[in-house]
This record gives sequence, C-alpha cells and structure tokens, in this order.
Amino acid sequence: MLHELYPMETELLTSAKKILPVPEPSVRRMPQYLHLVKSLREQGELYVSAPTIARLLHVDPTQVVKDMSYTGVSGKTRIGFSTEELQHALEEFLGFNRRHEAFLVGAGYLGSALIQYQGFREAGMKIVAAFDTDKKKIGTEIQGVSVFDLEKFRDLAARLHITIGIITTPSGAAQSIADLMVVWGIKAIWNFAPATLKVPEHIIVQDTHIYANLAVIINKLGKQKNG
Amino acid sequence: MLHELYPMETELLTSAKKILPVPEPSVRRMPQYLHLVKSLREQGELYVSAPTIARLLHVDPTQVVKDMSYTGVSGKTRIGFSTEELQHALEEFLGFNRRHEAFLVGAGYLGSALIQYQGFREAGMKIVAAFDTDKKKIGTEIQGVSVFDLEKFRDLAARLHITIGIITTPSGAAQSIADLMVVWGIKAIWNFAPATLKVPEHIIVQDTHIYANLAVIINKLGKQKNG
DNA sequence: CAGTGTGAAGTTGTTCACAGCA
DNA sequence: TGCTGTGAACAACTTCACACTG
Repeated sequence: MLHELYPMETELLTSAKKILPVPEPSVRRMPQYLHLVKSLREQGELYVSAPTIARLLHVDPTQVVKDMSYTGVSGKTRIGFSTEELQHALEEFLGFNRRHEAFLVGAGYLGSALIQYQGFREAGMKIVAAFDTDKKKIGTEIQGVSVFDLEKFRDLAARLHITIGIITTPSGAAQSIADLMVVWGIKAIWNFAPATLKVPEHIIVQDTHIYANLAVIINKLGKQKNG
Repeated sequence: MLHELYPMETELLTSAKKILPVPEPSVRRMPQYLHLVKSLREQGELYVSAPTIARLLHVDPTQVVKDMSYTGVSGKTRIGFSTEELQHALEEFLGFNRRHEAFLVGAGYLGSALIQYQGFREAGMKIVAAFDTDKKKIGTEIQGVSVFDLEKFRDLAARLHITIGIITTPSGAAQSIADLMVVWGIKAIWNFAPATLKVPEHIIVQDTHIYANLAVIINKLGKQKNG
C-alpha cells in the first residue's frame, strides 16, 4: 500500500533496470540458468518457477529471483517464468546470441580441448583459427580448425575482425603472446596460462587458473581429515 | 543441499590459541603466491615483501598481507617474508606437499589435457588412471596414463586408495559417473561437465564450469561497446 | 497458498588507517 | 621511511521479511 503513494519512484526503478549493476557472481550463474532453461524447453516445459530452478541447480531460491530480475523478464505469479522468454532474455543478457570469433594461441592438449569443446557453440563463440610456433603443429587441423604459424595471426585477425584471443601456451610465453595480441587489435584475452598478464587498461583479461580449483579441493579434503 | 554454496570454514591455528577462518577467495589466491614464490626462489631471492608480491600479481598490497597472515609465516619488517619459509608454509597450507592421487573418467580432449597438464605435479596431484566406456579409447595411453574400461574403476580405486575423482565426460553422463564414484569410495569430485551433481553431504564437489568465465568475458565486451 | 518482486538486514570479503618496528 | 600486522570502516553479495498477485 505504501508503494501506491509513490508511483514515480516505481517508474524510476523500472526504467533504471538497465543501469543497476549486475554482480559478477550473478553473471557467472547465468550460463547455468540458460543451460537448464534450454533443456527444460526441449522437454516441452513452457514455464519454470524460481524455486524449481533453485532446486535443480542447488542455489538459493531468492537468489534465483534476484538473478532473474537482472534479465528483465517478469514472471507470472503461481506459474513462474516463460521458458521461451527466459532463454531469449538470458541469451541477450549474456550476448550468446551474437557471434564471437576467437583466435587461440598454443595448440597443445588444452588448446585442442577448447577447440573441440562443443559448449562454446552454444555461447556463440567460435574458435576460427589456432596458432603455434611449433613447426610440427603448423599445418595440422584440430576438429576442422587449422593451426597456423603465429606470424599469420596479425593479418588474419585484422582481416576477420577478431576480438577475442585465447592463450593456452606454457606460462613462459603467455606475456609475449598477450603483448602481440594487444598490438594486433584483440579486445579481450582469455588466459589459461598460470601467469599474470600486464596489459593496457582497456583490454579485458579473464584468467582461468585451473590451479585455484584444485587448491580448494585439496584444502577441503585436508580439512575433512583433520576435523 | 546447498553445500556447494556455503563458504568452507578453513581454519588455522596461528598461536596455538586463536582459530581464524580463511576466506575461500584467499585459498584461491594461494596457488598464485606459491607459483610466484617458487620462481623467485629459483632466481635466488631470499626475501620478498607483500607490496612486491602485490605488484607482480596485480593484487591489493594489504590483501597480500592479510593472506600471508593465514599461512602463519611472519615477515621481517623492511625486508619482507623469507621465500623459503613462505614456500613451505604455502605448500603445507594448500596440502601440495602431500600426494593426492586421482582417477579421471572421460578420456576425451579435455581429459587428455588435464592428464598432460604438468601443473598438477606441482600441486602433488597425479592422475594415475583414466577411464572411458568407448572401446576405441580403452587400452590406449595418454602421456603414460592408461585408459581402462570404466568397469575396472571400482577394483582399482579400492586397491589404490584413490580419493579424488575427476569427471570430464559429456554432461549427460556426469551424474551417473558421480553416483558410481560415491559408491566406489571417492571423497572429492572435480567436475568439468556442465551439470549440477547431486551427491551425499560428506562428498566434496568442486565444479569448474568453463562457461562461467566465457560469460564474464562476453558480458564485459558487450558493456564496453555500449558504455 | 505458492509464486514474484523488492527494500532491509546480515554476512562475507576487501580496503583503509594506523600502531609498531628496524 | 618502508615494511608488517591488525582492528575497523567499507563494499559486495546473499539471505530474509514481507507486501503483493492470481
């Protein structure tokens, strides 16, 4: 009843939806929601409620409600959210409905794994070419993706307007590859090497250090034994 | 039911008196400190200060000081921390000085990448065997690690006292593999499949969803363009 | 009722401010 | 002065409480 006294404020809040900052943890949960919603749709579900999502993904129900609010979809009370609307809103929010082409440097096992990883298609990302300095790898193909000499990177990146660079080299090479990527016009670097990259302010760097997860596991294991 | 969301309570006895909980983000930073400290030691550095570590890893200086305090090492004022002491304290804290043997299920590209990943040696973890249901993979070897029929898992796990199970199967198979791992005595599951695993309370589950990182990158890229 | 939606409270993690030390 | 070390302020994220809806 109080809110009826302040209709302007409600208006403001609604229109300010896009301005309010979305916590990074929420962004990280979004792909899980999308994955689930897509499979629910495939099973013919037209609606899904926040509590149901919460139960299926082992997250807090109110957390889901909050996260849903960032996507802009509004749910029907007692029924939940339209799976179709949700899917599109999540894809739009995450940018998964746009094409994102990436170059990968370091065609070892990890690089090959990423190239082969089907999941990226779902996210609209396609690794269009791989690069290496190893003469034995240059000229080969991994799942239809050619491995080029690193020297070809510049020309190809400029020609194809590539914005994402993936580093799967050994850690010693990572910084010099990052430097080259910056010069060559890459906007975002996804780094899998256990190194800390120094790049200009405007370049986006996302580190994926597999180590960190291992540390958490071993730490929990040790704690369990002692405790 | 919400076990994977709750921050773990890593506890540490500092002065045989006070028990302080270590934030999980700190645990995740520890491997980076360790990695750096080891390379500094190789370069002959006997001491390193928190501000130096901070600069090299792009972390906040006081954050480093806080994190160091969890390891129990005390630094010399104006000089910093002994790299030798730090290395040992970090290895002890992380449990990287103990052996951790793991079985991996799903010998695809990602599985192969993990098997080949040298970094795990540093963490004291060794993947001792891989398993798959694909007859074409069974009997092959990846970097000296044999790929067995999944049916062999139980016997081998019991015989070798394996505590860590790694899942690198497609998402559809993940839950049933997790169920089997639980029955077979695995204590901790490291899951790379984009699925949410349901396991008993006492089993540690660590999810590594590569998607999440991709979401953050694409989201940041999108923001940059609009803003 | 069983759901959405949202401001407030609570919790966790980070950064600041400053004391102590060589 | 440049560092460690720590309690306190601050910011970020999560959870709670409750109004509202069909």
